[in-house]
This record gives sequence, C-alpha cells and structure tokens, in this order.
Amino acid sequence: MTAKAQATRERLLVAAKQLVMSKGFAGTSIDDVLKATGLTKGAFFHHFKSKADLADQLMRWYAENDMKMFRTFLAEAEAAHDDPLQQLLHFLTDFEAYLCDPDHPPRGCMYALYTYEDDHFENSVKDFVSEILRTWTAMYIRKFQEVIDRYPPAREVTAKQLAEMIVAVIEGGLILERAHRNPGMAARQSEQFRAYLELLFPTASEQKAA
Amino acid sequence: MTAKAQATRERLLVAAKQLVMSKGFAGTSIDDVLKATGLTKGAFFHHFKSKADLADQLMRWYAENDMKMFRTFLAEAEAAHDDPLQQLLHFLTDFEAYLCDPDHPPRGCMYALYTYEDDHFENSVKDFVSEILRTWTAMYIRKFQEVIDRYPPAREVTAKQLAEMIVAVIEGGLILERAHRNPGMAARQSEQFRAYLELLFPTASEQKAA
DNA sequence: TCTATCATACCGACCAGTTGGTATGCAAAA
DNA sequence: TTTTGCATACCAACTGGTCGGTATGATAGA
Repeated sequence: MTAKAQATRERLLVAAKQLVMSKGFAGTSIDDVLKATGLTKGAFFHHFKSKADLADQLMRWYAENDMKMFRTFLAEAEAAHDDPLQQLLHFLTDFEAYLCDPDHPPRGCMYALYTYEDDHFENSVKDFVSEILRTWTAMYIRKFQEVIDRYPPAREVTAKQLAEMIVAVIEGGLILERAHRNPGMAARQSEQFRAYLELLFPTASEQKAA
Repeated sequence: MTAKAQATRERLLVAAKQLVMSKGFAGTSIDDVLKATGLTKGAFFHHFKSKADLADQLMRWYAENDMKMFRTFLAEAEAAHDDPLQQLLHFLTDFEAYLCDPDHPPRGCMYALYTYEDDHFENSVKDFVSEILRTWTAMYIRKFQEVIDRYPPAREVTAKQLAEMIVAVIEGGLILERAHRNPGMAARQSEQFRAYLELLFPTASEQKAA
C-alpha cells in the first residue's frame, strides 16, 4: 500500500469515525462517508471489502489509537512518581484533561456505541471490543494491586472491583456528557472516583501530605 | 382509542423496544417491528405517524415505565426506614436485584442508546432524554442532601456529585455488562458505590451497627 | 534510456433489495 | 352511518454491493 493509499484509507476512517460517533453505525451509510470525504464507491470498496469490514477495521483502528494514548499517559505517570497510587492519580488527572480537551470531539466512546448496536456486528468484532475493554481493565488491575499491596485499604476491596469501577464511571460519565451536551461531566466522574480512592487509602494520603 | 387498539399499540412498542435495544434505533426497520408483531404497515402508521414519531413515543413510554419502577422502589425504601442513608442503600440494593433479574432482558438503558445515536433524533426527543436523566438525578440529589445534612461526610462532597455518580456508575456498568455479556456487572458497580457511601458517612454506619 | 507490462488506486454507472411512507379498501365497533 | 383499526398494494428514494473501466505509477527487458 502506497503512502497515498494509506492516506486515503485514513481519510475514510476519520470520516467514518466522525459520522458513526454521532449517528451510530447502522445510521451511517457508505454514501455518507463518501460524501464527507469526496471519494467514491470504488475507493471505498478498494479499502474495505464490505460495510461489516469497515466496522471491523474502524474498531481496530480506533482501539489502536486509544491504546497508544493510554500507554503514553501511563508511561508519563510512571515516570513522574514512584508511588503506584500517585501514578494512578496522575494518570487520571491527565486523562481528565484529555476528556475535557475541546479540540477532541467527537465526545463519547466507540466501545460503548458498538455495544449498543451489537446485533449488527459479527462475533469477531464483539469479541474484540470485549477483549479491548478487558485489556484496559487489566492495566488498571495491575496498578490497583500494587496500591493495595502497599497501603491497607480502609475497607476490603479488590483490584478488579476498582478497575472495573473506573472504567464504568468514565463510560457512564461520557453518556451523561452526551445526553446533557455538557462536556466535562465524564472528567467530573473521574474526579469523584479519585475522592473514593483517597478515602480508601488514607495512609497514602497522609504520606503524600507529609 | 379502544382497549384492543391500546393493546396493539403496546405490542408494537414492546417489540420495538426489544429490537431497538439489540440493534439500535437506526438499525431497526419498521418491517422488523411488523415481522415481530405479525402486524402490517397499516397498523403501524395508524399508531405512529412516522418512524421519528415512534422514536418519540417509544422513549416516552419507556421513561414512564422506568419512572414508575423508580418511584415504587423509592416508596418502598422510604417506608422501610426513617434514616435517609438507609433508605438510599435499601433503594440501591432493590435496584441491584432488579438489574440482576434474569426475567428482565433486554439489558441496557435506552437513554444511553439514544444518546449514542442522537443525530437521528429530533431535538424534542434529545431534550426529553436529558430531562428524564435530570429527573432521576434530582431525586437522588434530594436524598443525598438529606444524608449530608444529617451526617458529616468524611470528605467535602455535594449531593449533586453523588447523584451524578450513581447514575454514571450504573450506566457504565450496563455497558460493561453488554460488552462482556456478563449480567451482574452493573449491580456490582452499584455495590462499589455503596462502599464509597459507607466510607463517606462513617458516623451513619456506626449508628447502624449500634 | 525508452518502452512494454502489470499491479495498484480510484472512478462512476448500475443493480437488486430494502427503506420509510402513502393511498385505498374493508370489517367491526360506536 | 360514521368512525376506528387494521390489511394490502404500491412507490420513490436510498441501501450495500458489483463491475467495467482508467489513471498512475513501479519494474524490467531491450
């Protein structure tokens, strides 16, 4: 694939993402994508063998970018602190800033979008979404386990519970954000979650204050 | 409208809800609904003047049922306890049981589904969804305010923050539940939120233990 | 260096099936 | 008899998808 072809593929994916995020996948026609890019059917079906294939490639492309961002933030946080809890809080605040960034539409999460239209997707796509969410969760679990190992939680809690909660909280926040057309609600949810963490690990907070 | 006509309308709405919850709104055709009910176009367009009208009526019907359940659970909780925090916890556990009830598919929340397809809906519908979510939130806010007024929170927090968080947590939990085809995840999120509440209002927990 | 060959990248007309929506008819209820 | 509640037949627009074709190179043989 030449660089130009690569660029064309990217144009299609970018436009598709934009449209899908505001109209849903089934609600986005191939013609919509072509109108948005100025390309034609020939171009589309050269890069994607069907609409279902677009669903697949779009999700994988989205997840790849997503993961890249995740890892960047995580690496940054790990470089900035030794303490695992401080790393987590740092990561979350970075992520909150990202969520609030006005240059960053469209708002929302494509994993959530796909799950609410799942009857249209092949099992491979659904499994992929599930797997990606599990990967996110697993990365959180690791960090939370480190935290729990170091600081006694004020209440019995597992790393998995906390990991799933932060994912849920952000997904839910994004929904509220969209429903109320009020950017920042997802970030505020993450903030509340941090408040929970501070109550859970009071000894860590004391250490930080010291 | 006769009783039979009312029943027909209900049949259409029930089928539409089922289909929309698994395929999305745009992904559900009128013919799908008719196939599911055994009715015909004549029946459909007698009750709904367009597909957009179905979107509107379906959401209002859904919200009405939803609210009815909410109020029932709340009334029950208020009858069972004097203490506002105990009422809230009672409500949440009831709600968790409802979320886990296997007789209660399809899983998910139609408000979330609509927000992820919002470009297809008229503003009146989008505004309605926003308003309904606000109503839910408002009911939580009232309760949390009572709790905060009675018990000093271990950390500064507003009733609104807690109200939005429980909504977000459940919405997010429902997404995870769908993505992983793992019923019960939403309920587990609610459980974690209750853990947060117990840490926030320790004096109340002591009183309960006493 | 020129040219023949061929794969890549894209175009745009076209197709069959599906979409939301309409017009009409008709039986039963009011 | 009139209205309500639904069935049937139909339509134009749009859907995802196909297909013949073309422009653009890269490569390799002369």
